[in-house]
Amino acid sequence: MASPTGARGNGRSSASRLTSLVHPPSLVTLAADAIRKKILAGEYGPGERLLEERLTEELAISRPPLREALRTLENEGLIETRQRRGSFVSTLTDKDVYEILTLRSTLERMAFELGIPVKDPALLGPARAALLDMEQSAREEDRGALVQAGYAFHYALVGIADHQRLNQTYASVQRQLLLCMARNLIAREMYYEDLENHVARHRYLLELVESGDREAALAELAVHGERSFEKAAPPASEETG
Amino acid sequence: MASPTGARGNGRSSASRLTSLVHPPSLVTLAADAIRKKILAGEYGPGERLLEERLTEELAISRPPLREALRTLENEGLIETRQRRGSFVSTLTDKDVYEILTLRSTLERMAFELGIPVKDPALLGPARAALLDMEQSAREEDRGALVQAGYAFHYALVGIADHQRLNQTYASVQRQLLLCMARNLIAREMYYEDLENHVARHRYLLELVESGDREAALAELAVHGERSFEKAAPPASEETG
DNA sequence: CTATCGCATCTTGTAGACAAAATGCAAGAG
DNA sequence: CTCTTGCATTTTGTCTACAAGATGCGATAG
Repeated sequence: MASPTGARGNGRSSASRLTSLVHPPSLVTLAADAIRKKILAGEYGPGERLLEERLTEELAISRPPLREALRTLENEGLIETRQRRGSFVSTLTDKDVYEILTLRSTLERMAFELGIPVKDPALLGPARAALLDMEQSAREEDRGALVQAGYAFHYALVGIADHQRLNQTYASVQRQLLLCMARNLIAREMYYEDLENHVARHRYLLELVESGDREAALAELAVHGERSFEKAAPPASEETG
Repeated sequence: MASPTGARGNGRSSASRLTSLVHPPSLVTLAADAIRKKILAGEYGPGERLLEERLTEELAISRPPLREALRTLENEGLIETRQRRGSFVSTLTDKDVYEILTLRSTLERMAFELGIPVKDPALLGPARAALLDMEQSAREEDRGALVQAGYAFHYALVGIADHQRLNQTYASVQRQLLLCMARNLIAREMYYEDLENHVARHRYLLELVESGDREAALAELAVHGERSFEKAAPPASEETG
């Protein structure tokens, strides 16, 4: 710490969006990003206990910033913290998956209802960029990258509403959806679908959005997410832990 | 601080919902509740800087739990934290109000779409109880209590969907709406509306929900919240800070 | 008189240490 | 042999202290 070599600033690799343009990201942000990544990568299994001491030595930070990071992840729904018991990676039940999928669908519809017709053409930029990523991933037959680009595409689509809280809520839901996928809790038929067809559906959706036909876009969105839904268990009034 | 007079266990007065049945609430929870209450009560004004040291002496706790509480409030949208600058009470722009109201509307519609017809009659209990509270408040002409009961009623209505994430998100939005009200950012005509009429509208809405007629309930919900909306500025593509 | 630079103060970010509570195991009684 | 009870260990909750960065004021030069 005494060395002025800036050992603090090691983690400028995947720093958060805009925070790090001038500021070195705080250890809290760094820790939250790192733990979130590990959870979504499946490195920490469902229900696994997250020992603070272990995490501190893994991340080479001390407990206060770690605890703040855990508090953030708790609010994101990725971990659950029980009094005097510690933090655990969230275990998702069928009902949780149902909740995540229904909430996602509602938020996407909301974005379309508020954002179509698109007021500022610049709002479409991210979606177009994400679609390009999808097309390239499809050409390279990189299914992992395709899935990732698909998520970015959906997030960008929600962005057309120019609605910060919607964006934030949607991002949170999407993270939990990634948690589902890490657990193989969702039928990932997209993985085995024809890649070109997959991209084509997204391209068509974007074209409808661009056309300004709100109802048509909403209709396509409904069938767009349908396959994910039919695999998800309906409420069933049970909480299969 | 050196005095062992048990200054630790003072705040067992208004502990959180279920946490405190056996567990003494953590200082983090206590601090978050206390600060949230003060913010919503208007004690801390918009944009006001929240000095950690000052808060620690006000709440008689030390900085680590306070910082965790602030992190929670940040995720709730009640405060904003800037790197190395500290925490500030959120300043709501017209666009923020628009976002809060539209999101609230969407979430309520979602609750109706998923929750009507009501599957388990017990889910209606809280709404009925809240309506009774509203009726009593109206009889006593206690407008403050009526408003509060109205919020509880809406929250209970959302509860019919039996959707944890929806409940949680809605609660967060509702808190921000309370922040709007504390700032007089929303036309509170409900305050000056005929009390009986106000309660009657809510009673009618609940009756429609109970009847199982989803479309009718949704239609009534649309006009129910309409008055709040017409006062809220449309996006206007400006961010009046 | 005004603008700019430098310093002092304040505030946040982080670290390490102590106390309290929960868990698991072991020992003893039934 | 099984259940209960007590203790030791582990882990969380909290506190105090130190370091780094930001803000505001004052002094100085133009």
